[in-house]
Amino acid sequence: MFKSKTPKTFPSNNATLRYSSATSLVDPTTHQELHQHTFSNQPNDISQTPTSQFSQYLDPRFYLSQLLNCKSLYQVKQVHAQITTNGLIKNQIVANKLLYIYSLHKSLDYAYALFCSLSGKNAVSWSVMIGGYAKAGEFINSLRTFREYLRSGDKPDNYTLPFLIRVCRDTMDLQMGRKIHNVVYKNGLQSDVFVVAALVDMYSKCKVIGDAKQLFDKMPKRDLVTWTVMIGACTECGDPSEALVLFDQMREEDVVPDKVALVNVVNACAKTGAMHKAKVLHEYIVRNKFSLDVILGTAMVDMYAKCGSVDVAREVFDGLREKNVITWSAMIGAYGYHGQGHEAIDMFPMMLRSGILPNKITFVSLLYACSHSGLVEEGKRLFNSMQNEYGVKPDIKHFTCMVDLLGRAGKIDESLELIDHMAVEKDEGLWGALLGACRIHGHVELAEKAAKSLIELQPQNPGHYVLLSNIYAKAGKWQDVAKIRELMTHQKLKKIPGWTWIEVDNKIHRFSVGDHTHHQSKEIYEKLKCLLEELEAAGYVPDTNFVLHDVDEELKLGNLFSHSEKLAIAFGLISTPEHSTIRIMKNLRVCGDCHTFCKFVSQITSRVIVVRDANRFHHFKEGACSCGDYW
DNA sequence: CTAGGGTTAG
Repeated sequence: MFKSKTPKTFPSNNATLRYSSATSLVDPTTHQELHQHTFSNQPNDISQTPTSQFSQYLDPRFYLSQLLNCKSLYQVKQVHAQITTNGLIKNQIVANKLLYIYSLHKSLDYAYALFCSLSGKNAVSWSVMIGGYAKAGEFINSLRTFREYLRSGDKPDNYTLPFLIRVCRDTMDLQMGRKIHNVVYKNGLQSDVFVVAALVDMYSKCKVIGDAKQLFDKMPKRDLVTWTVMIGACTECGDPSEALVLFDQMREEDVVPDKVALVNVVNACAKTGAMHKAKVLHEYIVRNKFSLDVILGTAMVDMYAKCGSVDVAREVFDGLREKNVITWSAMIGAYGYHGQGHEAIDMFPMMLRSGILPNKITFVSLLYACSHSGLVEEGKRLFNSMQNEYGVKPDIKHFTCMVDLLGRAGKIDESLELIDHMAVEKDEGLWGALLGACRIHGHVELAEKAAKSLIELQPQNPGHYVLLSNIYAKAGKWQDVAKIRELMTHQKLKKIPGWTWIEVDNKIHRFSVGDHTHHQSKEIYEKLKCLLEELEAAGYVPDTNFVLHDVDEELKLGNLFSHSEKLAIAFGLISTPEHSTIRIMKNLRVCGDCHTFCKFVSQITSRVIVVRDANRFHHFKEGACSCGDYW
């Protein structure tokens, strides 16, 4: 029999072990009896049997591999039974492995029962238990077990702490996360790559990038995963450009990226919308012979679409060997926000034919595509079929798409009816969609109601006040306008700054309203001035009626001339080759006046202009926009 | 014998 200390060498088969006749030795992978006979019937034969035939049943290594091969809980329990009968449960390595395998099969109850029965628990046993609970989402049990662990007199280590940090991340419990961070310091683990990676990830999910970056910067040596979580954290917290910078720094330190790292970088690139960077990244991936698996491939499809080229996205999509529901949804979504509604809904039957079933996000993408292309009947049909034919229950997002779709088409009554009858909680997105419809079709009273609901839901969001004030302004209710403004100043609500950026010669040029910081500022304003004269000659009228934008700054009439979009386009015109496409990006929604402006520019300059705003893409060509002119 | 990072909407 084994001592509780793990022996370095395994006992030989002439140890005085007896096999019980009750033990059935079944190979869990094949369910085949390994031997027809039971050993206890022939105890005297053991010494005469060749060593190799029996040693495996006494060898812990045999059970370790048996456990790894288990395909079901049933099989695990069978091996467990063998281990118990053979007395190998006293072997800590075997016992811990068993514990671990139970947790892998999400059988935390069995794991815990085994855990309790173990006479000799070591740090690994505790870690496996704490981690098992954490991964299964049983956070309270995980924490409880950790406390018991501390009470048993042991110190938290670089195995247990990442699990706890994971609990904090998954529950978004920043307070607890900070406490554990303190424990990390007390135990001198602030440079452990596992601990730091977990902490950075936790902070980023809680949107406190500063703490994450500080921790990261102080590390003496960072490994690939630490870099990867930091890159992901930047993207998550709204600074994808920084994520791309980190990627370059990482490579400068000779850390070689793997697929997971690249997925994070591709995501960052998608967020920045920088087409040139996207191409360079793609080349890097091809040159280094990374195969495009479903995840990386999907990320790539998404990246090209969000960087402005739905066609290249489709090429990548077509080239993927494996596509899952996420890949298809990404492609459908891409067509949707590029205003190609028909292409989007055409993908749906193709997806079904390839044997992929839609999920709720697929339907969000489909309905979204319909609403942005005015495909009312198609949208209705899809909405009705999602529950009936595919068993996907509509949630608030789907209702919002429908309200948007119906509202844009002028069917406000139908929208309202849908809202009245929906059985899910209403959120700001829904009121926003209704408001959008009111804005297009001039329903002042309803718009007022929707805006008030918005403010009620999110009193801290300045955008809602601006909207309401604009509604009043349009209706000539100037006293109400003043009241809202006063309310805003009183509550010291911060305005959301709007900006537009454009990539020229691999460099990002950023503009805000009335911006004079660009080194070619003078030329830009001159160009804009000439342009406006030409545009006005062609019939463009600066649209002071469409003052319903999200940004307070840009409301001021005097600033209409120098909206960030216009500055970026003027710069694009003077700094890019004739006839080339101008791509600009805006962090908020492009306003109605700039929308009209773009149409005219595309007409008189024969340029294609692609605008990515917070919501979607607008492709301006020969005086028209792909968005169906929903302004 | 245990540990961290990956795809669609928002």
